[in-house]
Amino acid sequence: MKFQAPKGTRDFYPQEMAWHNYLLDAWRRVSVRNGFEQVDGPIFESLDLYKVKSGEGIVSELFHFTDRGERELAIRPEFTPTLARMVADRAHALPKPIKWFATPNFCRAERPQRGRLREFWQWNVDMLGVDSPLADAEVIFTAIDLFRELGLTADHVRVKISHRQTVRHILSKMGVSDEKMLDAFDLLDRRDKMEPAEFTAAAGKLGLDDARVARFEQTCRLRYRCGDLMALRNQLGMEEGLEDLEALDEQLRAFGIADWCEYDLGIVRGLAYYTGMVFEVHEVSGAERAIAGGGRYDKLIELFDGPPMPAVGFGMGDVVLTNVLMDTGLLPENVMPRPDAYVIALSDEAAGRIPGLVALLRSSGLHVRFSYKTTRNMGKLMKDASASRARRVVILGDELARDAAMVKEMDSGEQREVPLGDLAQALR
RNA sequence: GUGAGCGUAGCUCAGUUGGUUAGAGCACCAGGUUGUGGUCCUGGGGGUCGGGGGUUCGAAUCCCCUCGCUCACCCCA
Repeated sequence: MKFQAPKGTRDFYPQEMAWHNYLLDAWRRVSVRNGFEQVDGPIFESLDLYKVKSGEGIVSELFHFTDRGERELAIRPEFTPTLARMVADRAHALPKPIKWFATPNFCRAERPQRGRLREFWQWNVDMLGVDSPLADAEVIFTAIDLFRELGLTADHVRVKISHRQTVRHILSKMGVSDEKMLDAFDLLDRRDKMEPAEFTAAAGKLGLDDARVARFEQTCRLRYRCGDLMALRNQLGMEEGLEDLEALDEQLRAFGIADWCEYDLGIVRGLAYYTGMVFEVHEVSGAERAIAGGGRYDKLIELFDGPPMPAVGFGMGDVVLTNVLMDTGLLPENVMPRPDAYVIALSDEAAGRIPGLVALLRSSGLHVRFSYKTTRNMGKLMKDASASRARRVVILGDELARDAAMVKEMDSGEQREVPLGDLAQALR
C-alpha cells in the first residue's frame, strides 16, 4: 500500500457516499422547510479572516499556505467568518431576517480521535437580524427537526441549554466582579477536569467564598427541565435575573420541544464569541462528543466591520452524528439509488438488442441497468439483478419472437409478458 | 503539539521458542447445472506481513525510525 488517505481524512466509496448524501439531503430538506436558504463560500480564505474572531492562536490549528502572490491563505476551518464577511458586505441590501444554511466541509489540523477528524462536513444554520428568544427557539427547533427527520427521539439526544446573561447575573450576585467574569466562565468550563480543592482555590481568587463556591458548583451540576424554571429559582434563591432564560423557556414550549431540552448552566462554549443563549446537543449516554453546538452571537458582524446585527445559529458535524446513527441502528442499510429495471438476455441475439432497449428506457427517465456478462445462465443473471436491488427484471428470451419480454417484479416474484412497445410504461 | 495502545489480503482473523514458495472464511472475477433470485461445484486474481533501516546464516516474529489508526490531554471556532 503505497499511498493512503491523509491523516484524519476519509474516502467515500459508494456505500459511504450514499450515507453521506443521505445526511446532506436531510440537512438540506430540513433547512428548507424551516425557511432557511442555502449559501456557500470559498473553501479557502485569507488567513487574517480567521484571526479576527479567534485570535493569533488559531493559526496552529489551520492548514494554511502562501500563494504565488505572497498571500497568506487558509483552508476554511469553520463557516462563521465567511458568513460574517458575506453578511457584512451586503448587510443593508439583504432582506431581514437573514436565514441561511450551508453544508460545507472544513479542515482543522488537529489530532484525530473518535468523533473528530481533520476533514469533516458541518451543517451551519444561522439567523441574523432578529434579536428575540423566538429566533433562539426556532434555531433549536430546526436542529431538533433534523433529529426527528432521521428517526432520533428525545430518548436518544438531549439539547442542553444555558444563557450567558443568566449565568452572568448569578455569578455577579455571588460576588464576581465584571472584570473577573470571563475568568469565571473559563473556570466553569474547566471544572470537570479539576480537583475539588483546585476548583475551590481558583474560585476563591475570583471573589467567591467557600460556601458560595459549593452552591455554585451544585447549581451547575444540576439539570433543570425545560418548562420548570421553579427548580432553578429555588436552587439559586433568586427571584430576579432569570428573565432571559424564562423568555426562552416560553418559546421552547411554544414550539413544542420542551421534552428535548434541559437547562445546564455548565454549558459554556466559545468565550469571546457567544453573547446570550448557548446550547449543545449530546447523545444521552454522554459517550460521544457534542453532536451540535451553537448560540447567540450579537457582536460578531460588527467585528467584521458590518453594522450591528443580532445573530443566532449552530453547527452540526457529520462525524459524531454518523456515529450516533450507527450506534442507534438508524443509518438505513439501503440508501443507494434503486434501479427501476435490470435487463437480462438469454441468447446472443437477445443480447444484441440490449443497448437499444436500454437507451430507449433511459431516455424515458428510467434508471436501467444490465449485465455485461457473456453467460446466458438465467440463474446467474437473476442473481446479479437481485444484487443490484432492481425493482423489476426485464427478461429477453423466447418472447422476443412475439416482440415481447417477461417483466418480473422482484419484491413479489410475479411476472408477466409485456409487448416491447409498452415496456417504458410498464416499468414506470 | 504531548502521552499510551495497536498495524498480516477489501473485511474478520490464523501464523508453533525467528526457519523453506505467508494461510482460512467472507467479498471480488471467470466458468458449469441449456428459462428464474444470499444454494452447490470448479478455477482465478489479490498481501514487498503499514513503510524504511538494523541484528541474524535466516524475521511477519527481535531493536530503532517513520506513517497511519484508536484513546486521553489540548482545542472544540
